[in-house]
Amino acid sequence: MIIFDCDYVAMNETTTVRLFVKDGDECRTIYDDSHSPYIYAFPKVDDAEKSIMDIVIVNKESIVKAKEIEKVERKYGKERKKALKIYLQYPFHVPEIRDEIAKYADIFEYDIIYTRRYLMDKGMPLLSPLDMETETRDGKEYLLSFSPSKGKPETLKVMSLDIETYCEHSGMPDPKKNPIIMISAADSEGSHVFTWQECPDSKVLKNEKAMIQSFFEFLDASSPQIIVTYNGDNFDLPYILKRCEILAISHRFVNDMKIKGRGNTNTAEIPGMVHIDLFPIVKKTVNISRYKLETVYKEYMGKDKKDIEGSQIWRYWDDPCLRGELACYSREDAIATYEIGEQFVPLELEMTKIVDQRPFEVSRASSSLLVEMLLMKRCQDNGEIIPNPPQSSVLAKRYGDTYEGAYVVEPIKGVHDNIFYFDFRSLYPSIIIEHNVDLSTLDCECCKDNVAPTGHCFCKKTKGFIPAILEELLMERMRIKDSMKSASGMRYRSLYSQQWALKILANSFYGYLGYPRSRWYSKESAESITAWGRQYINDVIEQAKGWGLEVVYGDTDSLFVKTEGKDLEKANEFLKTINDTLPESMELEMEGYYARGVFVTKKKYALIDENGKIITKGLEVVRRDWTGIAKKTQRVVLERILKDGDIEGAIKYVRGITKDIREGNVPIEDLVIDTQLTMSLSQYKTIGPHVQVAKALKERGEDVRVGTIVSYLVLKGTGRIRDKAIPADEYKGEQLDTEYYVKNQVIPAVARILQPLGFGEEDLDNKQVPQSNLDKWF
DNA sequence: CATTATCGGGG
DNA sequence: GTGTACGATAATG
Repeated sequence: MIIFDCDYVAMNETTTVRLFVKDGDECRTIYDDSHSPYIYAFPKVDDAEKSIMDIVIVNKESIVKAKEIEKVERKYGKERKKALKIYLQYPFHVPEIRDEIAKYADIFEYDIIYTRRYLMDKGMPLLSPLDMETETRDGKEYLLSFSPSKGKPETLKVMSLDIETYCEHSGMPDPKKNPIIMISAADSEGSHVFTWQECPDSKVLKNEKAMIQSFFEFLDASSPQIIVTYNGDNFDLPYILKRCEILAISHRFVNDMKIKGRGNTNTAEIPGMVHIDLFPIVKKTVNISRYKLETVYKEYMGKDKKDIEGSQIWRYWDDPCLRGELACYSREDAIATYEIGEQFVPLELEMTKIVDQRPFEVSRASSSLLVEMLLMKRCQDNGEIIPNPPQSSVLAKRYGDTYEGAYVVEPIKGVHDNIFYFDFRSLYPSIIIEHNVDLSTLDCECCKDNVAPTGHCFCKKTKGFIPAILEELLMERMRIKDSMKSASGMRYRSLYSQQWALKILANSFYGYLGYPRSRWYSKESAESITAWGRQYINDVIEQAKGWGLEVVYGDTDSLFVKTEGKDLEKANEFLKTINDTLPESMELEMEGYYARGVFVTKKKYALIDENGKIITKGLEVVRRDWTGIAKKTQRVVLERILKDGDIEGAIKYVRGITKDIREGNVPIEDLVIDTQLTMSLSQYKTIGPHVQVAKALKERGEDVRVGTIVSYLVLKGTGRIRDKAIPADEYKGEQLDTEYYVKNQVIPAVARILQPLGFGEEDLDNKQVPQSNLDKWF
């Protein structure tokens, strides 16, 4: 059997952990009340212990919070000190008493989420086969002991989930008013659509309530351990919850669902079921133009699916002839979500096994937090106190810390052909290990032969905490890569995910050292790593020159070089030679070949591969609150540059568009600006154009509320933009503020690409005389 | 200049 | 819930 999740209940003076286990085809809950919350206190005044007793044993209301105070010795840094380990009844007692205790003692481990605390302390492995000994008390199964099992690994059942809602107005649907009209689900067996109006290829129920209940029955029968969604944290799950409240539907899926956070930072959690929202995972893992479900399915998976614009869904539902298409779209959403899950869930589960924390948390954690989960566990295993996170004053200071980054080469601005992209990422882990970079080794008195270009030295006498862990991770990765050579099928895929997870984790240590919220923050270490990195990379650059390769751009973890024609052979030879000269643990990798690229400034570039696929970095492309003409012009400019290598053509195109705007040759819908209201009208301190227009709409009797998308146009006139803005649907052919559209929309959208290349407003605006040396073209 | 507000994903 | 976002950009004041 395996544990795939856990939570806890605090009642009857005991904190009881619930372990959700899968045992063959059966899932059940095993309880454990053998562990209590606690914090550590290092006394700093004489009567500390007595004072603490007063706080925790009997507070003002004579409520007993502490179960026991144990005297222990713990390592903190290089010291070994006496500490009080204060066991408490419930996790929420910790924030209640910690500030009081802090007056008499230095407190530690006071902010560790209880389930994390439990898993670390018990050394409880998640998702690994276990044998468990249990006993039954009060009809519940309680854990006595567990041990690793040689049994077969369990496979978790995954189901995807997606809803469609009815919403006639602009903006997003409101669960208080707009019903769910379809629920789709997909798993390894197939896909299902639930709905409540006559519709082909669907299970048709009599109303919304019956539909949701029918879906829940299906969910119970199918009983997946993992639910995957696309943005389910912020949309589908909270929406289902709200509808169930309104429709008085009771089911464990919604009764126990917890929505945490607010706005677009929600998480939606269901006890005993692992909800994995794929949207944040895809966003942090792959670089694509946008992260809409359709885009991910196309650009990452290489597959097409039907798309219906959100604002049109209600029309498809109202029209019996179109309803089947809507069901098809909904089904495809669920299938796409499931298939994207097939790509990413295995990675998350491997990461779960490495850090031994809940998959729900692991799947939502940044890479820095994953590193921290691992370090906390290892720290504890070493018998050391876990360092506290920075307090807000320290944090503010750290956010202000700047250190010389890792820029290696400023980009050679402009368009370049035949670009090979080399990746240095594995260099940083190697530097950390090689130079023993760690807080515990920083600036010793003895090792003056291991000095970074920053002047900081790192002691080589004993292996540092972080280098030791990193070395283990990299060795494990090598072992797995080795096993992959003789593996195939499922086994190969599993190994692949394992080594991928290890790679992500290993590559995150450098970032973690410079991450302001880090418990093991070390600016000196981080800047020493980049400084050493620059040495190695500069050396590579020098060698590249010797090969006749031009380095177009280099940043923290990447290097772009240009060849004559597509000289793959030369690039590979170069790579091999470099890797022969680098220390064994360091490796330069070739990540890709691009037919053409445009480099604008550091961190801003765009590349096109041989299939015409464009990749951009730092050149944010499309935003809803840009006009259509600005988006379109930017897209065409990028295409002209990358597909045709034609900057002059791109500039001519922009000048043409500015002319079209002035002459009224741009369709009005391309000039409409859509902006969403995020507050009620009275709350605005500064009145932007969309707020002004929203007020006018309200005067007119329109339903204006939070979430409404206001569409407006800017008319000719003087003064602030808001004074010239009118609702788009009131436009009757008046003169538009063409200067606004040229100067505030189109030119800024392309200037972020063209300005750094030396083309200013005067080159891009047809009313002005080109100033650049390209004026001969006009 | 500083401050305030919006974008993303989802329908 | 022993915790919570962020980085970039545009308009107003």
